[in-house]
Amino acid sequence: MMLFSELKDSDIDHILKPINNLRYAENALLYSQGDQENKVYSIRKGYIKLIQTQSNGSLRIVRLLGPGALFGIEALLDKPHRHTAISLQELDVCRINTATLKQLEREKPWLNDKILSHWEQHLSTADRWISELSSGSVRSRSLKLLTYLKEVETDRNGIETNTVRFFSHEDMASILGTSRETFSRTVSELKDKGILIQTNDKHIYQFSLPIE
Amino acid sequence: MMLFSELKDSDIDHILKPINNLRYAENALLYSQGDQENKVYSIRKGYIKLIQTQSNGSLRIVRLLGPGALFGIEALLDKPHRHTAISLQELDVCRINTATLKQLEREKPWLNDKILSHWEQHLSTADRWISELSSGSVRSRSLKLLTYLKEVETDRNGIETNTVRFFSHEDMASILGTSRETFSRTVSELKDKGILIQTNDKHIYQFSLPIE
DNA sequence: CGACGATTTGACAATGATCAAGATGTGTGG
DNA sequence: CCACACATCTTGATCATTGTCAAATCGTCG
Repeated sequence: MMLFSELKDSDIDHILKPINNLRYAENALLYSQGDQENKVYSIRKGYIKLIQTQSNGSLRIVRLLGPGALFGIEALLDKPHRHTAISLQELDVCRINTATLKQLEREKPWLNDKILSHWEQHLSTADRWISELSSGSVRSRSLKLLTYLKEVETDRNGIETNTVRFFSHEDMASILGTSRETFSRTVSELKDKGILIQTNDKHIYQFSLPIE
Repeated sequence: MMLFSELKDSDIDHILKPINNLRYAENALLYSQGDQENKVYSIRKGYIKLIQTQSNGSLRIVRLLGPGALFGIEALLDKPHRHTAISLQELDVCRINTATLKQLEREKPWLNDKILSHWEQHLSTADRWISELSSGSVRSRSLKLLTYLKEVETDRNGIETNTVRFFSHEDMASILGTSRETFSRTVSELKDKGILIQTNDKHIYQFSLPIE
């Protein structure tokens, strides 16, 4: 899915270069909800969260994105960003002006389909967020989240792992739309029942699922 | 947003015609999650719901779509349908084979952008579903849902109305991810407080919001 | 009218939020 | 390398919200 991996340098050389490779520290702000910057981002390394803020001030993480993901794509339709984007780790992204990307699209029509499938990827994830991570008890949602993170971990290193890397409880809770405390209790319960086993690296858990 | 409204008959005449205008009764099944039919739909009249079923059997309505909406678009990427689509009222849709639509896109490139903005529309609604309709107490979510339906009502007839048409409580509850009973109680509470007033048509409520 | 489905209400149990306190981890500077 | 300060996570206690089961009411349609 990496967007530009199939482009040769020669494909890009002639373009006036508003393509930047950027590195952000953990917890850096890439853009804020409402910003209109006409740039889209592609992740090379690291993870980010997309947060949506309501008028009353409450926050919710609506997406978690890792290597290969394309985000900020609403800019392609000249819309302001619908989310606030924040890095979860040291992050390398490639940032490109929408004008440039559109020019590239005209020259390489296959890029078009590629972007479309990123869009569909977002939509499919969003639907999953609704039906799996926002429906039912915190317990079942937590399990869904863990399997989701396991998948992420799995296709991150190609192999079927059986481990989950936790983000902060604060973030995990905000993904599920619950409180830190309730999430913590749920994890404790799963540990007690032997479904989760903490490894040396405190942020990594091992899974002994029969899932669900 | 109506997809084909700008096409003349002459634009379409030369095409082998796998475009159908279909009418469905209330509560009709258009397609089921998992079906692969390579067709997309555009709504002329009426509303539908998109439902996602989890492996454990639980259901959640993830989208509500009305006149002008384009749905089933995952078919454009040759994917099976991610949802089950069911009409909420008597429904008129236009159904078109993806092959045909792709051909039209090649001939009329502006169609491309139009489809893209439908995609973005879905994504934006999905994000709202997560942050507004799936976060917080049932009370606040219910209010968000009512304002959402008011908006729908409003741009349905162009005028700023102050009324909401209810779907069945079962459906409203499934939009919010709560139980019929809890939703019913919430509505009762809003009626008691004078925020909602039932009209002669029992399905239509009047709103005396300070929304917030 | 009568029957069926939808909605409302009640009672109770289960789940989750919140506030507070303690424990554990992490990073920094000495 | 240790010690302290700060952040994060855990746990407890309590209260509010929500789910569930059951019964009653309302509405609609034949």
